[in-house]
Amino acid sequence: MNNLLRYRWPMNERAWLDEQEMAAWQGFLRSSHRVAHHLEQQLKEDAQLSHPQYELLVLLADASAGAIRMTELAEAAITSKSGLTYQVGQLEKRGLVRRRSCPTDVRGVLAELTEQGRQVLEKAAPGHVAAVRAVLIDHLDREELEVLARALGRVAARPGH
Amino acid sequence: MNNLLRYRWPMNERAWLDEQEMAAWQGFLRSSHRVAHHLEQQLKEDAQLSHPQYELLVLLADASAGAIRMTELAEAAITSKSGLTYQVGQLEKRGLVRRRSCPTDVRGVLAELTEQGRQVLEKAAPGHVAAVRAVLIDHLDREELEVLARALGRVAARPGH
DNA sequence: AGAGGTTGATTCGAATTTGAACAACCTCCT
DNA sequence: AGGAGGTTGTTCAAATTCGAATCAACCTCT
Repeated sequence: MNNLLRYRWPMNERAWLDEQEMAAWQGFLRSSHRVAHHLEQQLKEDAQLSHPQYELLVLLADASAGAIRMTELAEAAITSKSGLTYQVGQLEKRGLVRRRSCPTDVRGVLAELTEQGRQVLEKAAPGHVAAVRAVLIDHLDREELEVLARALGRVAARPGH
Repeated sequence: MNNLLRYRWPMNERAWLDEQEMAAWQGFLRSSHRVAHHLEQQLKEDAQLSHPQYELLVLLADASAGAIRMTELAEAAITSKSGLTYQVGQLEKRGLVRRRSCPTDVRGVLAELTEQGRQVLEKAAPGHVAAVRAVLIDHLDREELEVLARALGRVAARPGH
């Protein structure tokens, strides 16, 4: 991965984080918590949605075919399959999402946005974007945005697992 | 990411995120999930600790006075007060943490690490650090580390709230 | 002293998350 | 055709989270 770093810092030093590494790690950890908390509050307040629920609506809205298989949805969101079953159930209760059976696989279930779900999402989106700006984007300049996109994109990509 | 929604609000650019902003946001969000999940697994596997529990042990170990008030601990960790009560209860059950009453305030409760708690933390720490490296630090070069530390430190700082 | 407001920590109930277990099904290989 | 082996989505119990309510103790001000 980073051979230069590995070379310059002997193995026993790698058991800890130097000052810069620690600062990056702490910043990452705390900013994650802060952002998550802020978005959770804003969405609950303004749209009666949890962040996981909002993300599900977005994924469904983006679905090119108009509907997605549950498993695919669970992977795109970050939750477990059972967690998805629960949340889709919640959204279905509120009429924002509909389940259909899959034509090609009797076991399969397709989830799709209802018209009402689309409306709720469209109404919630601007406030959500504003919250993302307020808590994250607006604190970063262009160079930082570029580095974050590149570096964290790499971290988010799944080389393993 | 969401072409439908982007298309619907092209007028006010601040109502949506441009490509770079979106890339940074998505990277941030997904890497957060990925890192959280990885650490949760590793700690559970290697030390039978959740990440919140590990963080509590670290905070207690760092406490200069050897003990911290519950409220102070709740603010330093990211959980609510009731969440802290629960987790300290769990750690106390396992003998890793002890509660003492506060000398200066009868209502107050001080939490401190037990000897066993210190040992568990010391045994768990190297594996945790390795996991942090594996999932985050090793994917970043020095310049990125520096930018992350600066930028995310700013985001994590609490100008409001 | 003591009324009124604040703070510290816990308890409680509701909501959510997870992994394991499960039944039904699909795929592929022979 | 016959399975072996993997997949799909749900259900279940257990663990965790949060906020509101609670209750005692504290502080301030007169």
